[in-house]
Amino acid sequence: MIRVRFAPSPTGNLHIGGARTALFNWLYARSKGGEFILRIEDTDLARSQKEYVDEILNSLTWLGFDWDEVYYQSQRFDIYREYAKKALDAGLAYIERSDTGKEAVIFKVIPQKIKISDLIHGDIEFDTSVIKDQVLIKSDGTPTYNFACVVDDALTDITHIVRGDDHISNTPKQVLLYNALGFKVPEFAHLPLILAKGGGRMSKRKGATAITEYRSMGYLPQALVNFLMLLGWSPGENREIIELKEALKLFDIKNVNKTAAVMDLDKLDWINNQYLKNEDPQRLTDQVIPSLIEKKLIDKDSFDRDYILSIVKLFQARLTVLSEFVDWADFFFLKDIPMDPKAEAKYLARDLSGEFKLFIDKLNNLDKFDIVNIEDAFRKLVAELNIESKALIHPIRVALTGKTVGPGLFEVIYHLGRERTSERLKRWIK
RNA sequence: GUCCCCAUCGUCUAGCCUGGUCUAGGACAAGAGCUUUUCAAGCUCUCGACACCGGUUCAAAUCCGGUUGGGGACGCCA
Repeated sequence: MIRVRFAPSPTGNLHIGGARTALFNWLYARSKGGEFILRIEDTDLARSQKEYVDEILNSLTWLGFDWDEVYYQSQRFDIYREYAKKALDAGLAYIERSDTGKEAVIFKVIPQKIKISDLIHGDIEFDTSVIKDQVLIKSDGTPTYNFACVVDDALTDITHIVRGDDHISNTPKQVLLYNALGFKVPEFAHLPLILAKGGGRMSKRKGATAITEYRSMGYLPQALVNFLMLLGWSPGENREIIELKEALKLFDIKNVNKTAAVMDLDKLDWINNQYLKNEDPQRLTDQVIPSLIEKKLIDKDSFDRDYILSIVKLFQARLTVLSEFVDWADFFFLKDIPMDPKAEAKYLARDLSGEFKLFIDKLNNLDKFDIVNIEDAFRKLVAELNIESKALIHPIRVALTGKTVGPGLFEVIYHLGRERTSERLKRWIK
């Protein structure tokens, strides 16, 4: 049984890099019928926070990952001390006393060659003579990362360690500990790192955006996962859009790249639009309602869900991120629409009172107020006036929406309704 | 500085393991066009890469060595 773990430290939010590591761990385990374990590395009591634990678990769930077990290192200090004592008793470690009288347990590193066979990189060899003796238990009694990590991985029967390339240099230190403590050394798979746009490590300043931020920006979890998946792995056959379920069938850790990848948000945008286009509009409606309420475009207690749904359908294919919706569709919900000054100057500077008046009359005379009839009425009008369609389409759009861009004009008119359409047009009749 | 990892279009990648089918394929971005009522979407086309040097070989993007470049690690952080 394959058992992998994702071991975040709750000293910050789950960000892109962590999510990708979690994704590959999850993919590897679940594609092989194995188990995915979560371990919260909260040994640094001062910096670890409960809110971050919650945030990390929420983000993982939002992305679609489930786990079988959770461990908290802060609850396992006794275990680490026990193993430190074993190392001490076996003469593998020694005690170092600081000036203040505090004691730390230090592991003796014996010079030797360590070879690991990485699932992604192949053989890697290290010479431990360049490694200093390693602290096992700090003078405050807490374990160090490498020590707690090895003890936990061994005791929780982790068979494969899938983590970032930045841990390669920790590997020989850990192998030394596995051997010293009599544990079986697991398999390793070091994933290529995700680099920031301009190159270099990701940081808060350079693209290490929290998953929750992508969520609030309006990215769909499936899109984000799809994007992350393509960073270092390819499903083959030139596939770009692939969901988790299908990736499960195709995933093989041996096909993961060795090369670090640079984040390209343009591609994320494209993928998100692909998912948005195919997403169930009902679900998008549910997601959009809270922000409509928040922006006071609809009233919390009395809104027409079906109407919102129809508007969502109108914008669905043109959205890059869902959060754009409230800005693009505001005119469907507001009484006083914000007017883009440039649009007004360009299309409504000329007096169109006559044209608008005639159009309102035509709309009022329609037996059936639907998109086909609206368009028909409009086409007849421009034919009668002997003008180009666009000479009137653009001004009408600006008058109705306050913007130069948006869905097709006749759909806009239909969804706005006869009343609001003529009302907004009348404002420009002198 | 020491150790380690990596190297195909601007970006993500296919191909590399098992040399010839590669005048190197796809996607994003960019540019052009079609459509047209704007913006998207869609469709068509264009631009664009095997880092460099040497070796092995009849033949190298693919194998080997070096150079250069990029990245990572060297904490009583994780």
